Amino acid sequence: MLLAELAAAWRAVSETSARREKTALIAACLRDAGPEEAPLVVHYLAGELPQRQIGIGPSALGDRPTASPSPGLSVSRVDAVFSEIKAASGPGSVAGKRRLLRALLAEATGPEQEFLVRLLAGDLRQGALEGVMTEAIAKAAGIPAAAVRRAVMLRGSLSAVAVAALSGGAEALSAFTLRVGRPVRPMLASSAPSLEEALKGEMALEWKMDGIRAQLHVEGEQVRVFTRTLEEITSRVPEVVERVRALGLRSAILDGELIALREDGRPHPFQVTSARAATRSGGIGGLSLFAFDVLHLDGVDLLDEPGSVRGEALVRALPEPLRMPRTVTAELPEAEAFLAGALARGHEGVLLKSLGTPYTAGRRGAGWIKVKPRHTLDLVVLAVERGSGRRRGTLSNLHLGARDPRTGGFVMLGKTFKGLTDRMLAWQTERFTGLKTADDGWTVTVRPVQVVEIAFDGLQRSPRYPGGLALRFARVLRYRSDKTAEEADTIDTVRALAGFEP
DNA sequence: TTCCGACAGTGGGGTCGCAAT
DNA sequence: ATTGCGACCCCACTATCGGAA
Repeated sequence: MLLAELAAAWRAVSETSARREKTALIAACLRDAGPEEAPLVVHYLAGELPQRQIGIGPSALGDRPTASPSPGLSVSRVDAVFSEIKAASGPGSVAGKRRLLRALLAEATGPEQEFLVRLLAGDLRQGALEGVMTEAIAKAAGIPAAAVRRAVMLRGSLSAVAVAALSGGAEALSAFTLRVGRPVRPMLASSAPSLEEALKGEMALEWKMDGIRAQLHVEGEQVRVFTRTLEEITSRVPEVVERVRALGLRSAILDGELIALREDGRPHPFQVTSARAATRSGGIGGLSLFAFDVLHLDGVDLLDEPGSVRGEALVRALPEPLRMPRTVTAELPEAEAFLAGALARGHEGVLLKSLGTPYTAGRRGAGWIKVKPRHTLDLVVLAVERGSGRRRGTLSNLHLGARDPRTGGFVMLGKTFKGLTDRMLAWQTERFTGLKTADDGWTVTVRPVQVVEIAFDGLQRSPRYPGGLALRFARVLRYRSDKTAEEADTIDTVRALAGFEP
C-alpha cells in the first residue's frame, strides 16, 4: 500500500467527527492493505509504531526537507526505515537517526510528510485510537467488536489481533487465551468523590498505594514482572522476583503494586519508588510487593471468575505480608474507618471493588472505583500559555503561585490546564488578555490579581520550582473572583501542608 | 427522547539512561 | 561534569458520540 493512500485515509478520518464514519473509513483502508501491510496500517492509524519507540522526539521533527513532487513511498518501506532508525545507537547516533529521518521525509510528498511527522510526534489527532481501531478491525473482519476487544486484552497487541481477525476471522481470535509469561492489559479503576457515592452494597475495600502497577508471571522458577504498559522490568526489581520465587508457586499471574516503604512501614514519596523501579543497573532494591488480584493459579484461569473467587484464590496463593490489606463490607461507617486507617498509614486512599465482576482487562469500568481525599488551595495566576489542538486560540495552561508575605511577591508551584470547561476557557482567555503584561508568543504573563481554587493530590519536592515544592495533579475547581490576591493562600501554608522541608 | 459509558484529547511533574557539549 | 532529549512512571478532567434505557 502506498503511504499516500494511508495519509489520505488519515485526512478523511480527521475531517469527520462521526465515529461510525471513522470506523468505516479505517475498515476500508484495512481491507485494501494486503496481509503483509495490514498490521502496519493498524499501528499507524492507531498512532503507534510497531517499533514502539525509535528515538525520535519533538526536537528531531523540526526541520523538513523539500517534499517530493510525486508519491512513491510504500507503507512497508516506511516501516523498514523506522527499524533502521531505531537500530542506530552509540556515538553519533542522534545525528544518524536524524539523517535517516530526513532522507525518508525527502522521499515523501507534502501530505505524506505531514502524516509522518504527526505520527512520530504522537500527534495524529484524528479522533481514532485503540477504541475506534478495535471497532474498525471488527468491521473489516466481519466479527463482533467484543471478540476483538477480548483478544486484544489477552494478547496485549492490536496488530497481532488484527492480522488474525483479517485472515482467520472469529475462529482465529479464539486462539488468543491467557498465557503465563505474556502480559495482559491491566484492569483500571474509575474514581468517585466519596465513599458514599462509591459504596454500593457489599464490596471489597483495599488500600490504594502510590506505587508502580506490576503484573507478575510465575512459572516454576521463572518470575517475570511487567508494568502497566506491558514493559518488562524483571531485571530492575530483583528483590521482588526473589521474594516471589521463594514462594514456590507452580504457575500464577498476579496483579499488584510495587512500592518503597520506610522502616516504620510508611510509604516513601512516589519519587523514591519511581526512581528505584526506573534504575536499570539494578541492585538498589527496596521495593515491596502488595498483590491485590490473581488471574491464573496452578493451571486454572481465574480472570472470568467474580472478584470474590479471585480474592479467595489470592489468599491461598500468597502469605499475608505480600497481599494488599483488604476488607469486605456494605456498611459506610466501616468503610470510613478503613479509609481512615489507610490514610493514617500514609497511603493515598482506597479502592472499592465489586465482588461480582470478572477481571475486565484494559477497561476503566465501574467494577473498581478509587476514592482519594482532595486538597485545595486558593492560588494566584501568574501567567497563561496558549493552547494547542482543539484549544488553539485560547489561553489554556495556567501558571500557579502562592503568596509570599515576606516579599509581597508570589512563588510558582506548578501549572495546570485541567478541569476547565469550554466556558471557563473562553472566560479566562478574555480575562487574561486584559491582564497581559508581557507576551513571548507562547506564554502570556499577567498581572497577578486573579485567584483560582485549585484541587491537587499532594505536594512533592521539586528541583524545578523556586520554592522547592510542586503540586501533584493540580486541576482547576473554580475562579474566585470574590477574593483578592492578598487573600490567596501563602507559601507558608503550603509548606506546612507538605509536612517536609523542601 | 434522554441518559450514560466509553473514548479521545489536552496536557501536568519527576526520574532514568544516553548522547552531545 | 553538565545539559538536553527521549522514554515512561504516576495521573485528572471535559467533550463527544452513539448505544441503552
